[in-house]
Amino acid sequence: MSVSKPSIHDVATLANVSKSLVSLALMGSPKVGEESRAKILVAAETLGYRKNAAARTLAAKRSKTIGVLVLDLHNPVFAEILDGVQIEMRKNGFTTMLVSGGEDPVFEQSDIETLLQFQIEGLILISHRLAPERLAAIAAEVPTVVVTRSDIQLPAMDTVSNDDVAGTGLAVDFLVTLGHSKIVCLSGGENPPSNSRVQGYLQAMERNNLSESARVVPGGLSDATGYAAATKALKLSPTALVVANDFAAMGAIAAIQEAGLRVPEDISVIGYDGISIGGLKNVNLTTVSQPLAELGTLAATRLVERINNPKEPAKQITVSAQLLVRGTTKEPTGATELAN
Amino acid sequence: MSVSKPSIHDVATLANVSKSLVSLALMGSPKVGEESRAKILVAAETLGYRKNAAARTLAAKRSKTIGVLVLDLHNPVFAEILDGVQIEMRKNGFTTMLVSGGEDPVFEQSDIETLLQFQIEGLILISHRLAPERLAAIAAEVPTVVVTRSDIQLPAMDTVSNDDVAGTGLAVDFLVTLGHSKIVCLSGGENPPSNSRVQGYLQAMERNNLSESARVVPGGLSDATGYAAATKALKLSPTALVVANDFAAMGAIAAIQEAGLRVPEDISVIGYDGISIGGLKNVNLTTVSQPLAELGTLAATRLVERINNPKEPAKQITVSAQLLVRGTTKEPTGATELAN
DNA sequence: ATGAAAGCGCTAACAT
DNA sequence: ATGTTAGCGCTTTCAT
Repeated sequence: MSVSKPSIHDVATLANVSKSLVSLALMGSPKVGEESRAKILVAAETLGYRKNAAARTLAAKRSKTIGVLVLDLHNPVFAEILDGVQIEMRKNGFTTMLVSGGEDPVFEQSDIETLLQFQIEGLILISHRLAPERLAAIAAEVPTVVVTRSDIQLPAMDTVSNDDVAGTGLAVDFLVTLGHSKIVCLSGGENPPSNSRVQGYLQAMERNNLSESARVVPGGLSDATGYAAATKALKLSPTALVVANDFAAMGAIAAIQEAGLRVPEDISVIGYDGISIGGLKNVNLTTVSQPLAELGTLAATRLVERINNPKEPAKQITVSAQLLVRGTTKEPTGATELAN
Repeated sequence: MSVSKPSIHDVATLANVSKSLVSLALMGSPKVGEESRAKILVAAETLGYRKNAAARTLAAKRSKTIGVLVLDLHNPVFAEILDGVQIEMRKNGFTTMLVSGGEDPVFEQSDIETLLQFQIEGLILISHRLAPERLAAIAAEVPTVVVTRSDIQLPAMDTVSNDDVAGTGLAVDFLVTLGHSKIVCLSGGENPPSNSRVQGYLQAMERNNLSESARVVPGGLSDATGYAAATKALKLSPTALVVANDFAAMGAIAAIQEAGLRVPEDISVIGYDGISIGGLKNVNLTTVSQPLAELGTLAATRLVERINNPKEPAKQITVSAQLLVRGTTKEPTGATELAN
């Protein structure tokens, strides 16, 4: 009687067969006799046998594991994407190893290093702040797909993201349809997706012949920065606000209400992301909704393809966002003068 | 020239030393000569050598890895706890393997199985829905610490949580101090932490001689359920609401405002958790704040202790929550009649 | 300070 | 259908 955990060898002994047969049986190979299979399964069960993943990885020279790096787990956007990834990976028989860098960007690099040491077969980056050359180096080592950022495109790296330019365009077009023209954009700060959203706003204003009245107020991606930006934006007497993301939009709404105005009667507000978490159902925010779980599923599917066929060239996958019209948008009620 | 990744053997050859010396050098052993160490480091660097974690785990018979199971990554409470865990584990030289069960409770069990296959040396459960007998079985296999739930206590399992009873008491006491007596509790549904919070409410009402006017309205942990519960609670004409968590409190505030009442002028609201995420800074919610990251740090520290000393008996660690007085509480303004 | 050798638990040819 | 053998890349005695 051994103190340590039972190995495949113990199972073989108890079942009176060879190690390799046990291995085959446990992998579900069809070339194992019914009788032996039964014996082996019983033996494994009675011993409380459990596969040793480290040994399997070493012997099989593949880990059946992929790594995921999430920049910020606090952001529900990323959590939802992750859901999609996990579900799809499970379907494909892969284990997902998740690490979240957190505060310090230095960890981001060392976390990837750790994943690589674990012999991951593929890597999914859900929002990152890696330099292009680092990305290139990583993608050269392991099939990599980046979710949420399409600004850096490398020949060996797949990309899955929503079309921020088109998405923001949807918001502007809708507001114009409602009759708005004093539409102000609250930016999300200096990061690639936010830049694209501003870009989408500007393009949409232009194609609606509203270039003249286009105004971008610098903001951020939290409700606090949204609040601050909206406060400034109010001086421009807008009838509608197109905001960088849902959190900032919530902040903007708070600022508007605090100024004694109503949403949407006095000012319409549109967010971006379509997060579904506590604090939003009652705000009932009109937003440009990204198919978040789908982004995750697509990334996972794509990664599995790349793992199974490494030669295949990388793809840039774009999914379209959808305007979710809810309670924070309405026709403008004339009145307000353009102070500018 | 080999196509596959360089192994310790390749490094040894290039550095003109033995495999074992390379191993020692890479582990930072002091009994490696300066000269050799330098040669080895250079060789490793030029080859782009990276340790194979699977091989290390197998040979060393320990993985230097711990597993974390998080029930719901969408909940910022858990994300914050996780931060604490990761930071502390990194300090101790452990890799953290994170899995999040997600929707289906069946996965919860299989995810733990996966972690165990990876030879984790310890397990942290951040909110789970495992039956006591399953927990016992797991704790028997690997040092385990449960965060956030103290209802199930097992001799072999550590527990780290905040004192929900005392925390809710803080909220009630504060309201009483302000002069409130019509204090209604919105419960968080049927789960251990929520039950404790209701318990804390009832006890505090009793010690303040308010048992008579104690009222618990069944609710939930999302803003939608908080909204619904608050709507019902308004019929009791309360001057203050003690709510199960921050999300539900936000929903409650929305319901109050929609009913034409103001927070805190007409009704005070206190949440629980102290989440710091987008949508809260403007609500400026008075809340009972748990030291979330600290819960994670404590859990990690405790787990490392248990790993290093498996014989040590399990502990039940409780940290106290803190009342964070912000903008949603105020003295009652007389007026409102108790309809009940 | 360094090397030789054994072996961790498994998979994967290759027999039979 | 089943057994034999040879490693996977590393750590770890044990010599030297």
